[in-house]
Amino acid sequence: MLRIQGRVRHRPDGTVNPDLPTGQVEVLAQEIEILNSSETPPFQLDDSHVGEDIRLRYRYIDLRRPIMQERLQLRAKVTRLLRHFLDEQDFLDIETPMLTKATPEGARDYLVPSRTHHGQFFALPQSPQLFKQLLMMSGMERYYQIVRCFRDEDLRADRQPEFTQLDIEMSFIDETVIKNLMETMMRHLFKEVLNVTLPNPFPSMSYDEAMQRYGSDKPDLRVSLELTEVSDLMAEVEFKVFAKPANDPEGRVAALCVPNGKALSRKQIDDYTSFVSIYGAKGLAYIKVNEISAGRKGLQSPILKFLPDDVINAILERTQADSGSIIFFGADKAQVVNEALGALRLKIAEDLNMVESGWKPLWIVDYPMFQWDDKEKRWHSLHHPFTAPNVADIESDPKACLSRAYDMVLNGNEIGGGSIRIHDPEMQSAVFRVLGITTEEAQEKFGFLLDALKHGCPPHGGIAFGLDRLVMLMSGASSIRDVIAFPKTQTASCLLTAAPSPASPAQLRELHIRVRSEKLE
RNA sequence: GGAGCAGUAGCUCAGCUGGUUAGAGUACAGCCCUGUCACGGCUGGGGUCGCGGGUUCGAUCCCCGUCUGCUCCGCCA
Repeated sequence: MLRIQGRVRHRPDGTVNPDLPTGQVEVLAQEIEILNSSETPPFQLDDSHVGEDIRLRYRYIDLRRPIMQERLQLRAKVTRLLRHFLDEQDFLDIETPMLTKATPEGARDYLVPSRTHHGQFFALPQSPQLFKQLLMMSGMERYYQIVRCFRDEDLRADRQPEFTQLDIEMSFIDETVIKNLMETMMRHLFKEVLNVTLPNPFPSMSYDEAMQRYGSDKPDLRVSLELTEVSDLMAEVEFKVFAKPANDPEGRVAALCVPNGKALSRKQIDDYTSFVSIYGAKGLAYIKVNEISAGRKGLQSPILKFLPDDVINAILERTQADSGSIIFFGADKAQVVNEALGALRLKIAEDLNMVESGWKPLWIVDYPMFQWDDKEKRWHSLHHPFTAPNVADIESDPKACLSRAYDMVLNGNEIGGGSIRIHDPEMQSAVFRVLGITTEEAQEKFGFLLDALKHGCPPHGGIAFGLDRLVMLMSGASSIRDVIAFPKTQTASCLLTAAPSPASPAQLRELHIRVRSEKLE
């Protein structure tokens, strides 16, 4: 590291280099000071193919690279604009505790042992959800916070154990008010940061429609491929693989027609078959359309012999297949079909270069309030247990009940999720009952919320955005690790600091903790 | 908890059907050149082939286990 004092001057004739940003000038040094020397760096800064483990081990050097500087600058610009926007709209930035109470529902908590309370633990917040609701009860009508959240679950390219959320809550509002405001905020953000004009308004789609058409509750609208419902056509066919799920109320038979997909090789189709098996699909039937006008003779498929002419014609018509198309089929429980074909849709679009460029935001609404967990034999909240239902009676038919939740989806990523909350203590108790949380348990875990609701709670609702994901998308990074200064690896360790690490016996004694050896587990 | 890919020089990688001296580029060090800017030329040092075990006359290569990184499923209300 050098400090050079001198005179900037034009380069002499013949030494100008137009390929360099500074190729016109040079510095005539008058004084040079060595501020600090450096060891040979572990990797070269101009090498863009360095392994991520090396980059993370020497993150302070990795962050010197221009691409990383730009990403963190973009992140700062995003948070600055979001804060500015919300400040202008009279939102109040309020901090909530990091040391708080464990929650029974939801993700695994990070626990922090209490020194002053023998055998008791704090939890790090999975989100400030309940605190922001309490703030609404306190009359803080508009709240926001850019806040760290913690979830002790396994990591992904877009999931870190600690991540940052833009958390927002408002009183005396309904879905329309907050969704409109959040759209305005996002349009402003994209205009200012990327000079991108997002649609006005954002399209909105029901959860049900999204699952039907895209097999996903976060559809990527840059891909025009859609699933086609064919359950009704398959109810009578002899092919049991199709007929059984077609007649199962929980089942589904759907088709995915890929124009120009006929060129796919046997090997590629086999690869797709094993790809969908990841999601539980037992196979991947297909029909290649060689010549649409030739009827059955123009088709090529192992399952053709099981399907009568009228069914085949109906499939071709409904999927709008043409010569050169390939039609894939999923037949199983609806959940398996949706996940398998939904993922296949994106995979094929990527492989065949069918992803449009640009930005496609949308809202997903009308979520089911509850989902039946067959393993645990109980209802789960699809969103969270503080989400308001859109009906007064949720207990007679939980399955049919929709919630007042809304998710913002951008290019196939869930970037924000929120809802109108429950502000009536009786309704909150009813939700706990459906979820199988006893009165005693509800009182123990959420008593403070139920008590607060009794003291006059305004109708309220809010939303939380995944800031890391948003910045990842805006910067074109493929992992949120690339927009976080010091991220963790997939096993949730920090290669830079070598955290986590064992605690000293003295620390453990102070916390009343004894570590069991792994053999005893 | 599960599936897949990867692990060889500081870094990025190659290494054939298992064969005796494990290579390249780059980086690094020394020397030469001195209007160069991805400089150039010469020379040189640098390896626990992730780790442990097995098969074999012989293992970087095959097998088993294990650790680490990445992608994904489960999980993430």
